[in-house]
Amino acid sequence: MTRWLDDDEQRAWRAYLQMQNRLTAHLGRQLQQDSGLSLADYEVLVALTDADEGRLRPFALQEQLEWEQSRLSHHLSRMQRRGLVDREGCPGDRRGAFVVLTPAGREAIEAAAPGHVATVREFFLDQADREDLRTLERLADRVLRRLDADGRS
Amino acid sequence: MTRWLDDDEQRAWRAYLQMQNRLTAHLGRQLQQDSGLSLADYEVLVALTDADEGRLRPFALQEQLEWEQSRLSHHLSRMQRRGLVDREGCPGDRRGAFVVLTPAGREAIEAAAPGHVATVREFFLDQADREDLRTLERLADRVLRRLDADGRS
DNA sequence: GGGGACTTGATGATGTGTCATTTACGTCTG
DNA sequence: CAGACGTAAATGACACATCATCAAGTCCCC
Repeated sequence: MTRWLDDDEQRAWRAYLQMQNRLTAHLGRQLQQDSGLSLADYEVLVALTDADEGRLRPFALQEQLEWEQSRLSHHLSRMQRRGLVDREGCPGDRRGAFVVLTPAGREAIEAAAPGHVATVREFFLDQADREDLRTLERLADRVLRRLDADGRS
Repeated sequence: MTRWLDDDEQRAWRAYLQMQNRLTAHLGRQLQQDSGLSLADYEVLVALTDADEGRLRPFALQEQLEWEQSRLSHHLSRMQRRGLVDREGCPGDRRGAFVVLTPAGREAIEAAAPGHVATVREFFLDQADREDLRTLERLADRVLRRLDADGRS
C-alpha cells in the first residue's frame, strides 16, 4: 500500500524540483555565456585552484567532486583538449597521473568566478534569510547522512 | 569588487548543491534499476497519465515540463522507439501531433511509481518536518519568482 | 488571396554522463 | 617469486541535452 504524497508534501517537493531545475539551468547558462565554461568545468577548476600548485591526482579530484571516475576522465580529456588543464605522469606510482591547471585554466576560472558568485547571490542567497539558510543546511545534512547510511550498507 | 560568500553562506550553498547532486543521482539510479526508466521518462509518463486519455500535444507537454522543445522531441523519439509512447497526427492542425501513452507506457509508470514515491519519502521527506517543508517551499517560490522576473525582462 | 510573421515540430552536430570493460601497475600471500 | 587480488586511470558504446537550423502549417493584414 503506497503512501502517496499529501498536498503539503506534493507542493514542497515540486517547488524544490522546479527550483533545482531552473536555478541550475540559469546558473549554467550564465556561466557558459559569460565565460565559456560549464558548471562542471567550473567545479573542476575550483578544486584545482584550491589544491597545492594547481595539481591533483585524478582520484583525489574524484573524491572531492564526488564524480564517477569515468566521468572525470572523460571530462578531463575534453578540458585538456581545450587547454584548460594538462596531464602529467606521476613519479612514484606509474599507474597514476597528475592533473595540472594551465595558465589558461587559471585565467578562465579567475575571469568566471565573480560573475558566477554574483549570480548565485542574486538568484539564490538574496532570496533567503539567515534562518532559511540554516534550515536548508540542516535538511541537506540530514538527507546526506541518510544517503551515506544507505550506500554503506 | 566581488562580495564572496561568508562561511554561513558557503556552507549552506555547498550543502544544497551536494544534496541536489546526490539525491538526484540516487533517485535516478533507483528508478533505472527497479523499473528501467530514467527520471526524464518518469516525468513524461506522469504528465501523460494526468492528461485526458493519456494524450497531449507536444507543446503542451513542453510547457508543463518546462523542457526545451528540442529536448522533448528527441526524448519522445527515444521513448517511442522503446514503445512507451506513440505519436499520432492531429486533426484540425496539420502541423501538430499528439503524444499518446501506450499500454506498455501505462504499465511502466504504474509499476514504477510506488517505488519512486517510497524513495522520495525515505530519503527526502522523512528527513524534513512540516516546518522545514514550509520554509523550503517558500524559498523555492521566491527563487522561482526571481528567475521569472529575469526571464521576462 | 498573397506574402510576411509566427507556431509546431523534427533533425543533425556536438558536448556531456553512465556503464561495462580494459590496461597497467601495485601489493600481499603462499 | 608467482599468482591472485586490488587500485589508478583510460576507453568505447550508448543515452541524454543543447544549439542552430529547417520544414511545414497557420494567422493576419493589406
